[in-house]
Amino acid sequence: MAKIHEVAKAAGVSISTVSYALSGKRPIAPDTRRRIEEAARELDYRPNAGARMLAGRRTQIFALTEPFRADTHAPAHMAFVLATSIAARRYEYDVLLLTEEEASAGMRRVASSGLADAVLVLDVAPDDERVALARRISVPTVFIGVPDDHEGLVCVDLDFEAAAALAVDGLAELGHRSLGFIGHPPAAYERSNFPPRVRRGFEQRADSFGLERAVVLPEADGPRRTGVRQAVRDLVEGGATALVLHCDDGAHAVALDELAALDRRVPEDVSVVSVGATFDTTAFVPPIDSVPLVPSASCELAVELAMRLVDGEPVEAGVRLIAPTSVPHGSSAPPPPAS
Amino acid sequence: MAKIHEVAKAAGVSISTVSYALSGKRPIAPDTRRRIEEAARELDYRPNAGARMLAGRRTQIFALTEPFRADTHAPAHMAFVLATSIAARRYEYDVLLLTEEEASAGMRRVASSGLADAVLVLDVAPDDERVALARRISVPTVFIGVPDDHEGLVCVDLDFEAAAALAVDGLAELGHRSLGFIGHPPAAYERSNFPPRVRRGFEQRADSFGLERAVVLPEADGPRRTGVRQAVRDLVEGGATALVLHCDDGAHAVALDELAALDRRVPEDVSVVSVGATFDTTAFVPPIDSVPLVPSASCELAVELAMRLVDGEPVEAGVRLIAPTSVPHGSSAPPPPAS
DNA sequence: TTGAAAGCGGTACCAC
DNA sequence: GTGGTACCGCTTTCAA
Repeated sequence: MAKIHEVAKAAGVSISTVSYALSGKRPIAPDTRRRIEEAARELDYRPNAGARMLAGRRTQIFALTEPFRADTHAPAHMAFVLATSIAARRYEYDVLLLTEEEASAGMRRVASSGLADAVLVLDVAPDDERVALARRISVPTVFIGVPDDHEGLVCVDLDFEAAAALAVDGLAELGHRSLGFIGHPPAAYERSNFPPRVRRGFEQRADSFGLERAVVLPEADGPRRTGVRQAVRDLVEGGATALVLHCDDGAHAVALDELAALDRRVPEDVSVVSVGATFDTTAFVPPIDSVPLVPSASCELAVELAMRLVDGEPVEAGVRLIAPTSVPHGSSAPPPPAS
Repeated sequence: MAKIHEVAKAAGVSISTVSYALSGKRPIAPDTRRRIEEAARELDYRPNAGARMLAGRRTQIFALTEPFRADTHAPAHMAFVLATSIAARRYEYDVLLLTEEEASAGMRRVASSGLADAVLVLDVAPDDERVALARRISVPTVFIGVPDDHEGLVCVDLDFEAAAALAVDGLAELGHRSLGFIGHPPAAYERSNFPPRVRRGFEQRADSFGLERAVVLPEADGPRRTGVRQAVRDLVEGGATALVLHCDDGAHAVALDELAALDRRVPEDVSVVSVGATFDTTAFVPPIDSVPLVPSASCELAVELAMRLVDGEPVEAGVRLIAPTSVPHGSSAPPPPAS
């Protein structure tokens, strides 16, 4: 833990010159700069975090609130935490993790102690209590997800409605006239902000094409996933020639398994498209077409906005929706000729 | 972001009195203390984090290094991150998350900038590069997991060998003479530190009882888990009357499914015991006996040790193994009479 | 029981 | 292009 004055002495310059040379905030003679950098490297010098926060009015820390509730889908959430952390490092920022009840209380604490320069909000609920908090604290806050009441907030998210619509577009173009939708368990539609948006996108686009459609939201009924199996049977027997999936990877696997059990080939008999998946849909047999949710896309934008806010640049409040992309893998095809 | 001097003025005392009253580091007249606390509450005062770090030589932050590799099992890792964060909050500590390559570079950075008072290491590999780092940096470090070379380190972990042995004990007592073991994919035995320990505990205890035993480490072969299914068939047809599982929850579900498909009842025909699970084994049908891995147990101990190190109290290096507990749920019974 | 003031280790303004 | 130094807001010694 070398200190700046040791570096200064080693380089034969003043403290302020070291500070400026290392921060690049004012021009330094090439030779001087070289000596300073060398000394700093030799001593493994890094500015003391506390001192920097105090003097520089910058903590270089983002607080990330992610409730990590017991019932949350771990892999997806972890992907967002990871993506945020990577994006933050690009700006030399570290991430302080606020979990559980601390996701809220911690936000308040971090704000009034000046521990973080900005707050990033993950796993946003429709009626998220962090919305009110964000409005009260003086620390810039960016939501990754869109709460119902987002007046005056800065929000970033995949355009889930467009994503579902995109999936419907592809299937309609292939000639499908009857679509099935398998969603998350019903509870997810209260707890999270995006499942309703996917469902809405599916329904509205299907309606606009005049397609038949059916939606099933199977309960999370234990590892056997009988709900999902039943959903597949019902939809297929109900005449659906294509399935749009917005559910976890386990449900995907089970759905495909059930299709196989019903002796329906993908995509010859039934087309399958996944919407909003954070996992790799090519791992399935067969690989599944996807309109994915890409954590890095949302998180990078969120971090960029946070940085702008920290830098005092003007950022207008509002929802930034990221345009979805369709990634085909061969799991959709024209419907079989009507029998 | 009220400052201490505003609180002092509001309470009609000096700055130092406020500091002492709030930290409790010296006796304060009850009346004075009351006025100070009230003023602090009214102003929503919290000491500035940077100033506190600088003056107090304490950051109140633990760095948590967790590589979060793409191939890691998210739910289990998330459980540890969460448990650590909760344990840390008990001591008024926050958690700074270091992921990916940053798990190593970040450790160095955090150490030499004095951003954290201690480092907690998760997802420990047998030949973890963070071991060497831990020895070089001056910041106290605690491993949650046991690397091969742990000379001089402070490590905390479940006693995985004892956990597996405990499972074997129970089955042996019931009269089982032939046990099957289904483990993680082979790669996990290189990457993580504990799978080999579970396997060793199983084998050694089985041998000490003179039991027949067979170990299968099914590949992670996609969502269909044919490897797991095959493993179950092989073991059961090979004569095993009980299965010890040390694998993810999906593999548990598949194994039970396969037993059902083979028409073997649990526990009448085959007993099943899970070792080292972080998930809820009562969610299966039937509920499965478990010798669980409890994240909070490891993390709380690790945090306690970290606090002792931070406080300068003597902590002797070495591995602390947490004794396993067996939680029966009715999935083991005496083997069926030999046919 | 309380207060004054010297740091903690940087940043950035003001001079030169 | 470089150096001196006044803060940043708190903790803690020293004095009273």
